[in-house]
Amino acid sequence: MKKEVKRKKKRKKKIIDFNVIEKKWQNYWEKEKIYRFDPKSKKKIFSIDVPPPYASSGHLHVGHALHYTQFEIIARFRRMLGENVYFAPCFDDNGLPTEKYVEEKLGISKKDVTRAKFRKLCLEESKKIEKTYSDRVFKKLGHSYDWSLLYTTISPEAQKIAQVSFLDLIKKGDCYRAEEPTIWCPYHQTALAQAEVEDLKRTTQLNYIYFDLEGEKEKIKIATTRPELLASCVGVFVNPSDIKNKKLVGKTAIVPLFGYKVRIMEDEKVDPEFGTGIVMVCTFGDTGDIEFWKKYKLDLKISIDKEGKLTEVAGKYKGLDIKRAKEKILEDLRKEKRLEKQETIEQTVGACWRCSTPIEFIVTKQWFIKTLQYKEKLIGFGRKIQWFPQFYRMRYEDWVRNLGWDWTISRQRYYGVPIPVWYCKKCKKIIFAEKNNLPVDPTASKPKKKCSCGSNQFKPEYDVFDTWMTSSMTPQIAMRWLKKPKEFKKMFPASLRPQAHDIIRTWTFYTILKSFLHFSSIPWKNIAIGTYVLDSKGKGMHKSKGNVIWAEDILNKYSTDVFRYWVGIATFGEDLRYQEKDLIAGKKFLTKLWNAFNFSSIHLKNYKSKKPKKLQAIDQWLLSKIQKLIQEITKDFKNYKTGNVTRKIEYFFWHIFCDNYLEISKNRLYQGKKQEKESAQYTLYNSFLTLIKILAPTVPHITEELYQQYYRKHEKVKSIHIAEWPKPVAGLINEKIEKLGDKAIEIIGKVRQYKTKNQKSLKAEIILTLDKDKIKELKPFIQDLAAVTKAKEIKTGKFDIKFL
RNA sequence: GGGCCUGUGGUCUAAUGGUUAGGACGUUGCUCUCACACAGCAAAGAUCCUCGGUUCAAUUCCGAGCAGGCCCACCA
Repeated sequence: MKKEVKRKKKRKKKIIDFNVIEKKWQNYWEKEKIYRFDPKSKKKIFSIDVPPPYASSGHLHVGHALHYTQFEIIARFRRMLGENVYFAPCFDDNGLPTEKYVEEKLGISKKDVTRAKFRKLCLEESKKIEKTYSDRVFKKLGHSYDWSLLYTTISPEAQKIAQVSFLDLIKKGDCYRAEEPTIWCPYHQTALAQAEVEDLKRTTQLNYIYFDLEGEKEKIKIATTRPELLASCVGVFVNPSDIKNKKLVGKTAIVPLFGYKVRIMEDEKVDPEFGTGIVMVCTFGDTGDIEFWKKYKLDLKISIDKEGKLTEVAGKYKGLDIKRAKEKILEDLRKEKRLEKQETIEQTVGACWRCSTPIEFIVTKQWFIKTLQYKEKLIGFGRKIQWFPQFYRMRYEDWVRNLGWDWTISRQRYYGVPIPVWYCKKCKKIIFAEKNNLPVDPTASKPKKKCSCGSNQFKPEYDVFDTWMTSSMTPQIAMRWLKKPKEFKKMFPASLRPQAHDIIRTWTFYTILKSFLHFSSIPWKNIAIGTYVLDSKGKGMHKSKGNVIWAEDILNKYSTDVFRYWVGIATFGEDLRYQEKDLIAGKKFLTKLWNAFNFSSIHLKNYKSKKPKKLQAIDQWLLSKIQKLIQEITKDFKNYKTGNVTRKIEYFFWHIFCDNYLEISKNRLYQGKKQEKESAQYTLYNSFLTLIKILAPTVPHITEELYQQYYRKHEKVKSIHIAEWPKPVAGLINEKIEKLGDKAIEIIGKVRQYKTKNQKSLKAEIILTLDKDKIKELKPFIQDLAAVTKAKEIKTGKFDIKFL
C-alpha cells in the first residue's frame, strides 16, 4: 500500500505536457520565420516537389499523415545540413472530388447552375477547407513548410502553366486532336485516361448465339457477354490453329436480328478454348475489338452513344440504355430460337475508378499528347533519376513499355482547367489562345482576332484538361516557372519528388513525360517512394473494411512527437504495419529522453564550455562511438533510410548512452575530482547536444524544448532546427579505446548477472578478481569498473567474484 | 498470364558467407539504486518458410517450390 502511494507521487512529477510544448514551439517557429526559403542565399538549394493533397474536410488516415511527415523529416534534415530548403505547401483543388464535395455540401447539381457559377462555388469551398486543413493537419503535425510559397492547382498561375504547356506541345507537334476510340465513362460522361481505369470483378451471362452462314444450312455458335453490341458487329474471327473452326475462314456470317453480313477471318489472338472458339468483333466492346478493328481495317458501326444508349445503328433498339437493350435483344433472340444457352461466368471488366461504372469505348473527338513514340526515351530518362528504393524504377519501366494509347487529356467536365481553344463556326478552324492572355476560359471570352476566314463567330471548347495535365507540372508550378524564371532555372531539376507507389503510372510518368517534352530534362534528381501503411494484420486500410486508424485519434492520444517518432521508424518504399506498441515504445523513448535531460542539466549547471586537456577513457569511448553514429545516420538519411536512422539513434541513446555511459559517469559527476568531473561534463554536454540535434528532424518539438531550456544560452542559434548538423570528427574515433570500453561493459554485465543469480542486491559490495593481462589492459577503466560494480578491490587472478 | 517485393523467438523487426543470430513488445523473477517503475538488472523463448545447388563453410549467394503483399495485362 505504501509502495503504491509513493509510486503515484513520483509518476505525477515527471509527466511531460506535450500539448503545451507543441503549441509553444509551433507559434515560435512561425513568428521567427525559421523555415523561410532565402532566395538570395548562396547555399545549395534542396527543392522538394510536394504531392498536392486533396484537402478533404474529413478525417485524415494515419497512412496519409505518415506519408506527408516522412518527407518532411527529410526537409528538416537537409535544412540542418546547411542547405537552402525550398519546401512549398500546396493543395489539389482541381477536378472531380471537388465537384462532388460541393454538390453534396450545397445540395446542388452542377447541371442546375452555370459553369461560371459552379466554378466560383468550388473555389470558395476549396479555400475554406484548405484553411482548416492546414491548421488541423500540417501545423498540428509540426510541418516546416514555407507558407509564403503556397500554391493550389486551381490558381490562375497553375492554370496558366497547364495551358502554356498545352500550347507549347501543340507548337512542338506533340499534342493533337483526333477522333479515336476513347475510354469512356457513361456515368460521368467523360473520356478517361488508361490510368483512370480499374478492375471490376463481376458475374455475368455468357450467351451462346446462333449465326447463319451465307448460302449454307449449317449455323455457327458465338459466345458473347455483350449481345447488345450485335448491331456493331463488324467481323467474326477464329484461331488459325483451331481444327474444328478453321473451315469457316473466308465464309460469311449473317448477324441475327439485324441481318447484315460479316466476313469470317482468322487471328492468333483468338482463344479457341473460350466459348465456342469463335469471336465476334464489335465497335467497340473492349480493347481487343479496337485492335482487330485497326489491324483489319474493319467498318465502324457505332451503336452506343455518350450517354450509354443505343443509336440508330441499332434500329428499333435505339434509345434504350445498355441494360435494357441487352434484355430486349436477348428476349428477341430467344423468340427467334437463336439463343442456345446461357452460362454464368466470372468476369473482370475495366471500370471508372470513381464510380465503378464499366467503361465503354466510344469514338469521339479528343485532345491527346503523344506518348507511344517516346517510350524508349522516357525509359532512358527514368534511368537518369535516382530511385529510392531502386526497384520501383521497374514499375515505371513496365508501365511505359506497356502503354497502349497516347494520353487523352481532354475531359468532359465542369470544374477544371479549361482548354484554351475556340473553333471557327464558319470554317471549323481551331483557334488557339495567345500565350500572354493566359489563363483563359474560352467559354467566358472570345479570341482577340477574327478567324482567317473572316468570321467572328466562334464555338468555345467546353472540355477541360485531365487533372494530371496540371499535376504533371507541379515542379514548374511549385518553383514558379513563369513568374520567376531565373530562380526556377537554379532550382530545376528539383532535388526530390516524394510520392506514393500507386501513382507511379500517373504522377511520376506524366511529370517525367512533360519535363522531357518541354525541357529535355529530368524533373528531379531523386524520387523517393513513401511508406504504405497497413493494418496490424498486414492488410491495406480501407473505410469499407472498417480497419482505418485516424491520425487525429493517435495525435490526441499520444501527441505529435510520439506520432512522428513512429513515422521515423518507417523506411521509404517499405510497407509498415500499424501497431499500437510502436507508439507506446515511442512515448517511452521520449520520456526517457526527457529524464536523461533532467539528469544532464542538473550536472551541467555550472558547466564552462571549455575542453579539458585530457579526456578520460570512458569519455573517449563514448565520443568515439558517437562519431560513428553520426557518420552512419547522415549516410542513411541521404539514402532515405529513415528507419535505420531512428533505430540506430534509439539503440545508441538507450543502451550505450543511458544504460552504460550515464551509469558509469554518475560517480564522477556526483563526487569526482575536478578534472574527472570536467571531462565528464564536457562529454555529457556535447553528446547530449548531438543526440537532440540528430533527433530534431524526427521529433522537432521536444528537441526544441530541451534545446531552448538549456543549450540556447550557450549555442546562441535561435532554434535547434537551423542549428548545424553534427559533423563526425575523425580524430575522436579510437578503435582501441572502444574495444577496451566494450570489454569493461562486458565485465559489468557479468558481475550483474552473478549478483542476480546469487540473489544479491546490485549494491552488494564485492571483491572482483580478474586475469593479470586483463587488469593491465583495462587499467584506464578500472576505476569506473570498480565504481559501477561496487567492487571494493580488483585483484589479480582468475575471473572471480567474492561478496564481502 | 507477366513483373516487383517480402518470409528470422508468441508478436514486430535488425544485422551477417564463418564464435553464444541483435533489439523492441509480451512473459517470468529480482530491485524504488540519489534522471527515469513510461525505470534498472536478469531469465525463458528461433529446425533464420521448404527443397536443391555453389562453397572448406550459408540464415546470408544462386535456382525451384510454397505462402503473403503490390503493380500490370487478359477475359469475346
